[in-house]
Amino acid sequence: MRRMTARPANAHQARLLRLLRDGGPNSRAQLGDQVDLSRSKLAVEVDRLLETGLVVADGLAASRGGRRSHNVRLNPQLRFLGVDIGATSVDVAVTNAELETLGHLNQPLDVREGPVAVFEQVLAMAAKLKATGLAEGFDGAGIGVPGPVRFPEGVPVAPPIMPGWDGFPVREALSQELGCPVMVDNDVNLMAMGEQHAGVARTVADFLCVKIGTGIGCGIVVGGQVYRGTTGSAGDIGHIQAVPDGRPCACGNRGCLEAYFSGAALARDAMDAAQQGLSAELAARLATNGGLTAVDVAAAAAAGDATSLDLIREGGNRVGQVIAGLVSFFNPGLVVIGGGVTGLGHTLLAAIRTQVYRQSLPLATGNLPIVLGELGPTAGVIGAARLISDHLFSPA
Amino acid sequence: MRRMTARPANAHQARLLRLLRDGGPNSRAQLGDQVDLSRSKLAVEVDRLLETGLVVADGLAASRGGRRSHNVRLNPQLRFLGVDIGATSVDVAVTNAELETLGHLNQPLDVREGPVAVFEQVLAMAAKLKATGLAEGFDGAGIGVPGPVRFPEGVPVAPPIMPGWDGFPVREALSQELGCPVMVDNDVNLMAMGEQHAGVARTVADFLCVKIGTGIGCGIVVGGQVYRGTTGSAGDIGHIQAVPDGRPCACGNRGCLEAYFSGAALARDAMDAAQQGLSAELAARLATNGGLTAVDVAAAAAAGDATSLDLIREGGNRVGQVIAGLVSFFNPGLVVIGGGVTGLGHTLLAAIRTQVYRQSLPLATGNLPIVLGELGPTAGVIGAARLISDHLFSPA
DNA sequence: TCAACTTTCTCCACTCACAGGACAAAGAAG
DNA sequence: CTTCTTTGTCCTGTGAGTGGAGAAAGTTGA
Repeated sequence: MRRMTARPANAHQARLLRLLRDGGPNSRAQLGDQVDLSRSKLAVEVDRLLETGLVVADGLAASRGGRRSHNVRLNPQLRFLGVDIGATSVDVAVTNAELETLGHLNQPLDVREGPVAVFEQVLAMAAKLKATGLAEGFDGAGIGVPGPVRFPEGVPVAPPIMPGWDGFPVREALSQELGCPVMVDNDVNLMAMGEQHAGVARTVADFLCVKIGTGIGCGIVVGGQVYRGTTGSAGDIGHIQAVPDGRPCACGNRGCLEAYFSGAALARDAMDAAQQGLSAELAARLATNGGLTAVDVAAAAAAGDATSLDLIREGGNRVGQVIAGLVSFFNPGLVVIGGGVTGLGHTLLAAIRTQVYRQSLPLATGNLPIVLGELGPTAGVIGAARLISDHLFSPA
Repeated sequence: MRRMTARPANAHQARLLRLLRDGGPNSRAQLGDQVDLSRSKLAVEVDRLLETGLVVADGLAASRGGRRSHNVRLNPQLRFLGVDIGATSVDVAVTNAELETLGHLNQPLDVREGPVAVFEQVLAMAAKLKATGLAEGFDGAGIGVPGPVRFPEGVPVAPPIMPGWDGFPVREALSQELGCPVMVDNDVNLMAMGEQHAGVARTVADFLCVKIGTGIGCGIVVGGQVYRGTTGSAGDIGHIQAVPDGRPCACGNRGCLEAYFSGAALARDAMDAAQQGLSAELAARLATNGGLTAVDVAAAAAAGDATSLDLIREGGNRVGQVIAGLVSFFNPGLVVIGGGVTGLGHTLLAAIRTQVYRQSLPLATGNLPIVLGELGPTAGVIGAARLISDHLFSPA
């Protein structure tokens, strides 16, 4: 099947494509209400989009008291591939142009095996999704990787947890393999974009999205746009010092936030507690599973295990302390907590909220919601699809 | 004298005005090189600007190998008023449209006396500057206040150190008094804009500007634009927790950065040291002056006083620790240190640098200059002038 | 069933922004 | 004094965009 080659010819068309992406099928009249163009000009641009095939007619809408409108929508055959590579697992999803997830796969993975092995797996997953008939090819792909990225080139730079990826031309390589445009970004930024598109952050211009998984990162959105920093490492809060001269961290420093709370740190602390006989619940799980993860701690906490609850609260306090500082500094309109450890749920959230509301200035916290992400593991892949659609739906 | 009523009629004119502001007199040809318009269109817009009086002819430039160019420049009679209200002093300056300082006054002041008393003083200072013949009136004024501001309305909100100002319609009131457009912003943001316009930050898109005076604040510039946050309190880093359960702070919390280092904290620590006999140098100054300020500590340090040097280093470490966190989070391209305590100079800077370079990730610090502000006390007033000029030099 | 009103969409003529070339003015270099 | 360069102006063609007229397709009420 011939894939999308067309791109919007001007800013108007780009605007229209994004409106159709975010608002679904729409009539010319409805589009006109949102776009500040005369009806005639708008009709011309819509017709041109129809010619390119990016947009197709979508039948008649119900009357609103007059002539029924002819709806248009984004071509329903367009397909985006969203890939969210984590430290220990990978999500791959297929979406349509409205960024609805049509198919989603998750597999365990060790990112340290390097880009070649990982992409082999990712491509196999994409092929599997294609084989189900969801897609005949992809019009674009967004890729999230767990480390800083030089965004314009789509190349990871000095990623601590995946050293083999440093400088690997992810964008170029995958674009070649998939035969479509590719954009690459930090996984945390993609999660923020996902929650912005379809989650809790739909109406907020400036917000923070804290992702707590194997590590900790923070997506920063300023004026509706992801802020990536000068070298692409903005939001790297895992190695902010939480405790002066504290625990040693894998990064070589001491007292980093990640050394105190993250999926990895929590698992280790739980293991210690179990072995020291502090928690029968955890010890039992350790005996049956042969190991402990954040999921075990969540389950134990849900079962009322005091030690697990303490671990979560203590970790939440640490993260909350750092977030409190960021809130004072950044004065966001919303803080989203997401990532693997959201399974820890409201115990974690309560601890974070307590710290932030106690430590930050009233003006910054007065009207500040701190909430869990809404999309769970799909946030990343939806964000990835949004990333590439933002790119494709902008003037060529 | 009739003051400027004209405003640029479109984005092109606004662009041209800003080019003339930032680049001084220019020929049509030179402007054309920067603005991506055809010569004809550009000539039309320049002519229109000449008609409005915002721009005037400025004679012939030297030949560059062909016909000599007719320079144009911003009307040299345009005058902006820059006001930087600090906690304990106020700066008032008059600039031309190119934001060159033509006259500058500084007076002590207690901001807690409230807006009415303060504005009386500010207006008297403005009148004094006018009386010297520098200006017959003002075409616009920028006002900086030491607290958060609801920017669109120009109204301080919940300012901790100037409670009497809460909700006072600064913009409206001063606009009435001065008879010209007025914009109001946080003093720290103005300092950042000043350093951006005429100081060390001229070429950087994303940077932080830490102002250490009576308190501590941080201007945040994203993509060349000041970021103010959701409620206008972005950059309020003085009450980030530097030490868990540390010293009590005036804000009611414990361990705030400001409790450890700021002009006020430094003066108090120096006093303690002098009274405990730890420093003969400081004790002598206390005896002669009857009190100590950051200036005394700076002088003592310059004279080699070990206690003073220690105080500065210790404070620098605290600030540096917080800045290190912000650098990890924000990944700026530059960090500017400014405000009253810049007199502490390189001892302070060295301490800050040590902390940041040690604690932040290499990717974020690798190419990160940390420097003192270049403009000193004029940064604020230049920033204020820039604020109002940005407003006036945008399409009506 | 018909008239009156709404909403949606299309067509057309007119305006204006803008580009780009021709050309004039003014100086430099040989 | 000729040629080349730079700068600025004039003019015309093009295409973007507006706004009105009117057709198409419905709803509503008498």
